[in-house]
Order: sequence, then structure tokens, then C-alpha cells
Amino acid sequence: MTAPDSASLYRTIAADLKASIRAGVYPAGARLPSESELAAEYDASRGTIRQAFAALAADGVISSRRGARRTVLGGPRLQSFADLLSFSRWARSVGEKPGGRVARLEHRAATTEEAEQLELTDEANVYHLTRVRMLGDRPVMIERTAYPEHVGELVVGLDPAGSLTERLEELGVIFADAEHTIDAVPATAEDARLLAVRPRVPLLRERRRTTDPAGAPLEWSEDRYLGQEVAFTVRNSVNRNSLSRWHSGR
Amino acid sequence: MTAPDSASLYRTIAADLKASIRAGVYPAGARLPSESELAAEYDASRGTIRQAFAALAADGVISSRRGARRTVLGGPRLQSFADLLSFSRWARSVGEKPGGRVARLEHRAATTEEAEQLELTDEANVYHLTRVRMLGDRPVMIERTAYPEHVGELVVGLDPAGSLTERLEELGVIFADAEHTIDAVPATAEDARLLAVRPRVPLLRERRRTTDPAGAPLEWSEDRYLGQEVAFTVRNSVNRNSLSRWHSGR
DNA sequence: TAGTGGTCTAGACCACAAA
DNA sequence: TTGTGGTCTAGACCACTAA
Repeated sequence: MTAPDSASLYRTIAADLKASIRAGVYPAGARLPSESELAAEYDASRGTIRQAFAALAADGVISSRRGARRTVLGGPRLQSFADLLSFSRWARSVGEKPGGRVARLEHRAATTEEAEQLELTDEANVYHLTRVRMLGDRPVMIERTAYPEHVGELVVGLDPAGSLTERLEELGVIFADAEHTIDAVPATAEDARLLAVRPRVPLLRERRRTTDPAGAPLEWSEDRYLGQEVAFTVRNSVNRNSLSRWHSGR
Repeated sequence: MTAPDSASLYRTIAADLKASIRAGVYPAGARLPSESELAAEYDASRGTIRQAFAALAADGVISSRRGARRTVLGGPRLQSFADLLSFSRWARSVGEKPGGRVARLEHRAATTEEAEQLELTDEANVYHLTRVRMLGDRPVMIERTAYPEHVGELVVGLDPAGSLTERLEELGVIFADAEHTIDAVPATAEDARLLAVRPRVPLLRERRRTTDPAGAPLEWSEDRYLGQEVAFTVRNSVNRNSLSRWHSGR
């Protein structure tokens, strides 16, 4: 889950293939080179080539079947794990100017839910940050994030108008795994005020728990997006499925 | 992407591990056996064991780091690709009784969007089915699905109150890959009537395109769930990300 | 320091798709 | 029939974790 040997051969090959796909050398539906062709080209063993292809498959970029060459899947261009965690990075990647303002920053005792999600004892404190995030000059999302103390202490020293995630990474915090729960809720009075919309407008809610390579929680966030401005896309297959559907059991 | 050799050794090992995890032998956070231990136990090579672990990682069940044993990730129990496609199968898996009634079934020319999603020429016909799906006696979702003619011709011969996906699979239709786009929309007047809620209530919308192993579209569906009854969960990591965030660019 | 997973090789046989 | 990807083996060396 860490990123060791970022220059390993199979990663290089995978990056080359991704770049070619992005550049349009292999458009959606196109057939990719065979394992043996690539093995010859890179002077690598077949196993290494298969590892490169497995990396593309894990990102939902290609499809493969025995007997036929691999093909490029269509649909939207996928984003990296890092782009997904950082609103600022994402905004830039879609050609928008990210912005934000702090609505509230607290250092207080954890709520029951926060303690559970961050795996803290009930008496522990958290840093809780509420921000309104903007694309250009339009607010599109409210971010309510709880950090455990050891992360929050870093956060308070940073410029809260910019990308906290990127700054934290520079400070050596490694984000490794995340779990996202997505549903729809009506805007509360506070939501409506912060986003400049009417109460009860549909918002797309993403609750996210992010952990480090050892599985220790780094943040627990509840983000609320303007419903029809932002969407999430997931690809899965028979062999690869990290999506599930839940019922509140109300 | 097909399911060849469903009895291959690595699949057997992966299934055993999943069963043990589900049974609580390895709870969330627990350390799993090492590769060499499993290799000895199954009299398999290390590569085969690694393939089994890769299958669990692809489903977001485990985490791994060099130097330390693999650990079980917490969070909700994951569902299979098949459970995700079939409302009926999903409902049974969460202990609810699935139900449904047909609101409309049409055989007509494809709309522009349907033609694009199903990769049809503009003049082609589709079968379009609108159903209200229930858990117990409560409606929770509206399903609006377009099928290309070769699939739709099978669908019209089936009992539309039950699980079409399961019946289609029995008829040899193989669902291999899917792409899901999730956002929030207000209930239209028709939505509100079918779900017995007030107009403009937040609905969680899932648009889904499912393809066969060769990449040919099998269905294009727009499902609308009661916002706070149903949620979707996604797990991803630095090495495995099939989730992305989209902006309508409005 | 001992044990673990990460990377890579060089083979083998097989099931399947496409021509 | 030819070439493809799927499965499996038996080795090797290395980077990293944890005791």
C-alpha cells in the first residue's frame, strides 16, 4: 500500500501504457499489444508484463479475456487516489480554480461517531474543520472533517484556504486506503446558507474514512456536494468489485 | 473477465480465505497467514498464493505492505458483482423480501442517449422497462432500463415481477463489466407518485452501463433510490482506484 | 536479525478467440 | 490452426517491518 520502488519495471510499463491510452494511441475499444510483444519491447519476462496489465485492470482501464487481446474500456478518464482525496488537486485536474473558506475550526472532545470512525477512546479530542469549497467563485461543496490529534496538530499550522491534503503529504503523512459511503440528503438550514441554495435541495453526501499504510485512521470527513453539479463514477467487473449497496434498515 | 476455471487453485484458496474472514476467524485488523505458510498448507507455489491474495485485494478486503503480514480491512461486508446488478439478489442478501411491479414496458426507437450508451445506430429500437422495486411492501427504488433488441427480446418473455438479471444469466447472457455514475436529483412528479413521496425529495441516482465480456453493451439503466434509505460504499487505495469524481461543468 | 511481502525471471501446459 | 491470455512452478534478490 506504500509506494515502494516507484521506478519498478512493471510500474514504468504501466505508466507508458496509460500515457499511450490517454494520448489516444489506443482509443476506447482498441486492442492493446500482446504480452509477448511487450516482453520483447521491454526485454522483460512475461510475468512482469502481466503485472503491468494487472495495474491497469485494478484502475478499471482495461478488460481482458483469455484468447483475445486486452482492450481499452471506454467512459470517463479515471482519476488517481490522490486526486480523489484532495479537492484542490481535483479542481485543478478538471481545469477549474479551487477555492475555499473556513466556516469553523474547533478543538474539542470527539463525538461518539468520530471516536468510532477514528478508533479513539471516548475521552479523546479531535480537531474539526468545516470548510466551504469553491470552483471558481461558486460554492459547490461543504467539507466537515475530523482529524485525530496527531494529524490535527499539523493541520492547525497550515493555511486552511489551500490544500491541506497536499501539505500533509509534504509533511510525511501517507494516505493509503479509503472507504467512501455515498447517499443523498436534503440540505439543512446551515447547508443552505453556506452553499447559497434553498433548504431541502438534494445534496450528494460522501462520508469518507482515510487510513495510513498500517490501517490507522487519518481523517473522517462528511462532504456534501451540490447534487447536480458533481457525480461519482465507479467501474467494476466480475473479477474486481469494491462497490456495494447498503440499506439503512429504517 | 469471463469466469474460466472456476475451480482453479488460486480461486479455491481465495474463497477459503474469504470464508474464514466472513466467519470471523480473521476479524478486521487481524493479521493473515504468511505466503509461505499458505504455500505449505496448500502445497502450492508462492506465486499462486500471491494470486489468491491479489483477488482479495481487488475486492478491497485486505491491505498489504512490504515487511508486514497482510491485514483484514474493516468496514461493511462487500457484495459480489452479481449482487450489485440484481436488485432481487441484493435484497435477499440483506435479509429483505424483494418485490416489484412494472410501470411501463415499451418497444420503441432509441433516444439519442440510449443509442450512444448502447452503441446503437440512431434508427435502432430498444426495449425500455420502468419498474418500481420494493423491499417488503415499501417502494425504495425506480428502475428505468433500456435493453438492446437482442437482449430485450429475451426480457419480454420473462416474468417482470421477478429478477430479470438472474433469468438472463440462466439464458446465457454474461454480465462482465459495469460503469456506475452516482449523483443526487430531486424527485420529479412521476418519481414522487411511483415512490409515494413528495416531489423534490432527494433521490440517489445511479446510472449504470453493463457490458458483456467482449465489451458489447447489455443494458443501460437509470435507477433512483430513496435518498436516505440506500447508500453505496466504495473502497479504494493508492494501488487500486476505480472511483472518480465528476463535475457537470454547468 | 529473522521473517515478510515486492519484484523479476524462465520456463511449462492449457483454454479460448479469431481467422 | 495460430496466437492469445490464464494458471502454475521454482527459483532469485531486495526493501521493509517487527521483535
